[in-house]
Amino acid sequence: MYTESIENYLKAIYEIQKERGKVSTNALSEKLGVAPASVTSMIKKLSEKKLLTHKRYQGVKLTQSGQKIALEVVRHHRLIELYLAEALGVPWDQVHEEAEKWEHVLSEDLEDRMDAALGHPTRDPHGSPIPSRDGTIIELDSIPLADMRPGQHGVVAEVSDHDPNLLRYIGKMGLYPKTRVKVVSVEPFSGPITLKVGDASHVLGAEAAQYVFITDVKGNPGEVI
Amino acid sequence: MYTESIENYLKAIYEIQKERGKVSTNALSEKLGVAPASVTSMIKKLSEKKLLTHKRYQGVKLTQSGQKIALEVVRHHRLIELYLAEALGVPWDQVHEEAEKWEHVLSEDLEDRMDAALGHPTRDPHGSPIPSRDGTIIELDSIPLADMRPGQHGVVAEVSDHDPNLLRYIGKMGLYPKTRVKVVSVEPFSGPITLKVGDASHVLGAEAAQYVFITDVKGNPGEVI
DNA sequence: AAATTAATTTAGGTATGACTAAAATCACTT
DNA sequence: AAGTGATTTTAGTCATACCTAAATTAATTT
Repeated sequence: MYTESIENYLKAIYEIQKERGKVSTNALSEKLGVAPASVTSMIKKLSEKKLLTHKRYQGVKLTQSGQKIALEVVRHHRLIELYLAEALGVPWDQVHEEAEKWEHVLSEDLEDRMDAALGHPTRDPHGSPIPSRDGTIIELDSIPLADMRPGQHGVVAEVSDHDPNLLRYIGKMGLYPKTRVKVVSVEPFSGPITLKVGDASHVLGAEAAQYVFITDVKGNPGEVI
Repeated sequence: MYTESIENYLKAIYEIQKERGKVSTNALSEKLGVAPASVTSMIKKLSEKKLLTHKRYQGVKLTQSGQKIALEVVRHHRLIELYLAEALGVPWDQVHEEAEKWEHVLSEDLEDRMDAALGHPTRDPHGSPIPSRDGTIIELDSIPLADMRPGQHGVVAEVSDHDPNLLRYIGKMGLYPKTRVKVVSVEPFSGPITLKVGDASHVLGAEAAQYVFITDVKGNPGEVI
């Protein structure tokens, strides 16, 4: 078994790799809230353990075994998030923080029990895919709500869970995964977006719209006014 | 918040205090699986934090605040044990090990949610009392099954959870908390005990009988044959 | 091509919580 | 009262994972 710290590094690397492609020392430092120098020495250790490859000044890349462990941690994290939401009614803006602690102490046996209790789910409360036990993960292809044009509609696929305030804000207008949305108008200069969620109309700030991902986008794209 | 290590020491001290009265360095060393010297230095630290008092070569005693924390950890532990058994169907011989890890990462919020989901329970799966949030704990007074005489009957109050094998053994004859038992005969020289559990008859080894505690003991005590 | 700035690494330290080996103290026995 | 053995403490180390400050390398500007 690996230390909690190692698990956190691997997960962070996996997530940065997915979001931005390249994984730099600084990016890790920021994501993990530790000094860059600390990242460098941990990278050295993980590299010795063959969990990642590292080219000096060039960033890191997970090896097969590194990715396998990262995905196990991600699976734990997301299963726990869903379990907490479903079984214990924890609001979706709080599940992430709890899961950050639980993910490191979940045994395989309990993972299986939670998985079964939830009916082998594929998405966590924010819409992120839950990797299967063998490390398969199916990403929906989606675009940020911020990139949609007036007249287009689609379905919420995923919402970033990095900020509880954002989640509460988004939750207030019902933008949960699987919800249908239609873009009514978009203000220019990255202005707010007006949209329809069911019968209700909402105005969403441009920054928040960066963090809501929409799939199944259809409709004639109109002009940004 | 205190470290996991500190929480473990406080819980161990609490438990030894309850079982044997005096809490020696060696007893702690053995219970925690660390060297006696390590215990000595941790005692020094806990003493500085006013979580316990220590007389050199004489053992330790929890202070009020030390006991409060110990009982919080015990509450976490036992609530989790019960939750795992009830909500996820974890067998009673496995809940202890899982709870050892979970107890340190349970937030107060989740504690409340589990507590509510379980209907504010008072006993864990082994029959041990779950301290209330304010640190009240109600111990049943009970005697070891090993001390019962033929003809006596009573109700299983509690079973020691220190050994999964013991729990499986005891579980096989249905000696769960709240089960009625009647002692049929007792062999001399700490020999096996024959008992009735419901309609079934079982023979229990003397050592195991040390770890099963019976309450509400009644009936004419006969001779040990 | 040199200079500036940003990113990364090296060097040297710290706190935690373990360890071993040796010394001190206590509790008994004779 | 002295000696023996068990218990406890002291002293000195070690690994993990973090830190700051300084040095190095890379990338960008002039």
